Amino acid sequence: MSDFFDLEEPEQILEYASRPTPLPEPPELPFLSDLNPEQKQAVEQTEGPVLVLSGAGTGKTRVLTTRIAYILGRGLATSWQVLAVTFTNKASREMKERLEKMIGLSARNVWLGTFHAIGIRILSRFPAEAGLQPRFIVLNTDDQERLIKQILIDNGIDVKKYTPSTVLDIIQRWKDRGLEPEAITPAEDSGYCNGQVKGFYRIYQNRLQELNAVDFGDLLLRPLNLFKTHPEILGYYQKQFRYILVDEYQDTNVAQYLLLRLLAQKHKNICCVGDDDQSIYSWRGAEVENILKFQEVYPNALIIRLERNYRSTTHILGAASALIANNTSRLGKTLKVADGRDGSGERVKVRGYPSGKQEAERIILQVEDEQRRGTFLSQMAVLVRISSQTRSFEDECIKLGIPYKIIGGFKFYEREEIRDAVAYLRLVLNPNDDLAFSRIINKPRRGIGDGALKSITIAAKEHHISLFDAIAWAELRPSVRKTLDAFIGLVRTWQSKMDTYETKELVKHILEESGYIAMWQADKSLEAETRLENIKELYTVLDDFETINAFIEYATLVTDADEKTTGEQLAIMTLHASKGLEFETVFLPGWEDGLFPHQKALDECGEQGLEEERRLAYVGLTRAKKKAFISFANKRLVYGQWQNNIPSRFVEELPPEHIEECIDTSFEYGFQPYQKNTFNSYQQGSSFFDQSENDYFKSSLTPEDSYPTNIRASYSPSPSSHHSRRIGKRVYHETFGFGTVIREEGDRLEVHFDDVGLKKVLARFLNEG
DNA sequence: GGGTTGCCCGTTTTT
DNA sequence: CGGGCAACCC
Repeated sequence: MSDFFDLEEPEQILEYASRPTPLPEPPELPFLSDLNPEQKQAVEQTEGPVLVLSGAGTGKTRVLTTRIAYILGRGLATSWQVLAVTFTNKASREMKERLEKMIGLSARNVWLGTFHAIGIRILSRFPAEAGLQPRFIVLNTDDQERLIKQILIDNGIDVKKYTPSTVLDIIQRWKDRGLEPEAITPAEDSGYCNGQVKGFYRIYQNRLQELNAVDFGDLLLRPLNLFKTHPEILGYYQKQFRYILVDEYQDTNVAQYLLLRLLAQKHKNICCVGDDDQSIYSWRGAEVENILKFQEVYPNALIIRLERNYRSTTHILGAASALIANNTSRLGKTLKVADGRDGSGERVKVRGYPSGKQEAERIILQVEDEQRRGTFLSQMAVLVRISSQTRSFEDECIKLGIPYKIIGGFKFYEREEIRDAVAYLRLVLNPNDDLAFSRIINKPRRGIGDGALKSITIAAKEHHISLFDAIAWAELRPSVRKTLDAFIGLVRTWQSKMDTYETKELVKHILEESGYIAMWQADKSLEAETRLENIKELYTVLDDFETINAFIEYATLVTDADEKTTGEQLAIMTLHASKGLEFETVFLPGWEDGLFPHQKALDECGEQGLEEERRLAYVGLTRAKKKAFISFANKRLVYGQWQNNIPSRFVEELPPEHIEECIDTSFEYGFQPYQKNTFNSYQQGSSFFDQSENDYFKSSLTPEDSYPTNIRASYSPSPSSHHSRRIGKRVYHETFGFGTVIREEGDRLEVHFDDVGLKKVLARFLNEG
């Protein structure tokens, strides 16, 4: 029996040294005075299970952080006895920062992190008991897919017909529900690939075990099993966590629910904060039921509703509330403008446009207008349903020279070059990391093809050793052997430098000596240039890490490299990515049936799918503090083909008293006449299609304090726009003046302007200077 | 082993 | 329309 119970956690020792003396009675705790009665109750009701139903903009993060501060301030627990779980790294970082501001450094001892980070922490403490070796690997999505693909191919599956990502998805959904391969019933496994997925799941788990690896799902499943097989370890944590707090409870999956339930069993002081109306992640395993059934699971749970909204105006709240009221499966809340706030404001603008292109044009013009009226660009956002929609807005921004930022999309740590660099590091740290090995063995090209790799794999299987060690045993052509021996030598050299070199220096050496840098340098494409820049960026990031291990763990778990909110940029992102954010002005384009609600959601999930889409609309609308623009287009280019759409059914669900529309009644669509009853005739008899764009918008959208009417005409196309090499050229731009071309990406150029600095512009708006 | 062409398919995405 | 990938050719 291990003696871990006697071990004091390091933070525990620290804690006693810095433990604050319990503060006097509540009124004197400074941070409580700013709370409204419900928030205060949510903070002070520390004992027993509490569910805080927290509507959009009602101050839930504040409640969570204050609650922790309160618990610690009253001396109800010491900081390491508090567990606070969030969903994203971003959320946990924010919470940590806010908490530190409130209570100082002891905030660092709170168990605050994402479910997965907590999972790693537990598994790292008891690896053997959890069936792992110390320093196990956490796979990223990429590794997982390659593993699954190999398994499918080995089993003679046509990976075109049954894609690895779908199989992986099914397995992950099982893991989300806390199900191991044994627990999958044949009925549940009949949906795909002739009921063979369960088998693949088992093989996959065995492969992970062999590799001493876990995937994201295992970071929850393994702790669950650990607690099942080692009740004493469960008891240890149950005892430790006197208070448990959970953020975004509506997003928890079954595995997370089970984990929480186990951990909370002893003290039962669990406080979950969430909003069922903002549950938008069912497609990746989130279980709204968790929040809906809270009271059944924790019988004497207290439910507190936070309904005072500190974010939006009356009209925005009215529109959002009416919309979400169409959902049937919800606990029900009514958001109201918080007391003492100015609830007035403009109605939600609803706009119809002839085409998706014009919609984008008008919205970006409106952005410019709002900007001139004093709204900061960083306080505006375009929220789209699917990521491909971002493209047209991006183009318009480039056209008008508006700085923008696509949020989401390709994340730093998901980029090929960063993953490659991480793979090199993993291999140096642990040459037996077969996945890292196979990722980079021929990157840069070393002449190691399928043939060589196959014979190494065979040797590895035969001797039960890793690929790296199997090189010595494999049958290889002399030239290949020579290359590989040299490679082994390199890895050994890097390993010998591990202790003496700084992490950053080591990585530099590895990437240079391996020829990886040279590989991209040899590639003359613009893309390669970006990749090299990213590698430089990686060096900078590495300064923050003391050990390689710490870095690798971070790079695996943190997929959203700190979204730097640098400077004045318009945010463009999907509705999903917007959750938790807020802006003065929000644009919600593409409200068309089929796109939003998305056809696939309707087809695959029926009424439930529709309700989730509606929640998504609700999330989008409630991001807005002052102004919201909803729009739809009659036709848009989808996959290179024109598609006709009718306005989203969500548009009809918006109450007339909260919106201001600019759509004609005789809006027609193909053969189906579209009659919108709530719309008052704006220009009787004329068709939406027939109307010329300018007439149509003059009275509504075109800014009164007129901007040059035809912005695009004020630019003159450059005769030199077809030259391929433009970097370094002096250019002239109508608005920005003279500048020098820094980078080019197709016809988009990054130009450093003498007066206004870096901007992205389209080549055709430049003249040679 | 590496480069090229031509076909297929196409929500949302965190850890 | 455009990215990813597999078959195909050198």
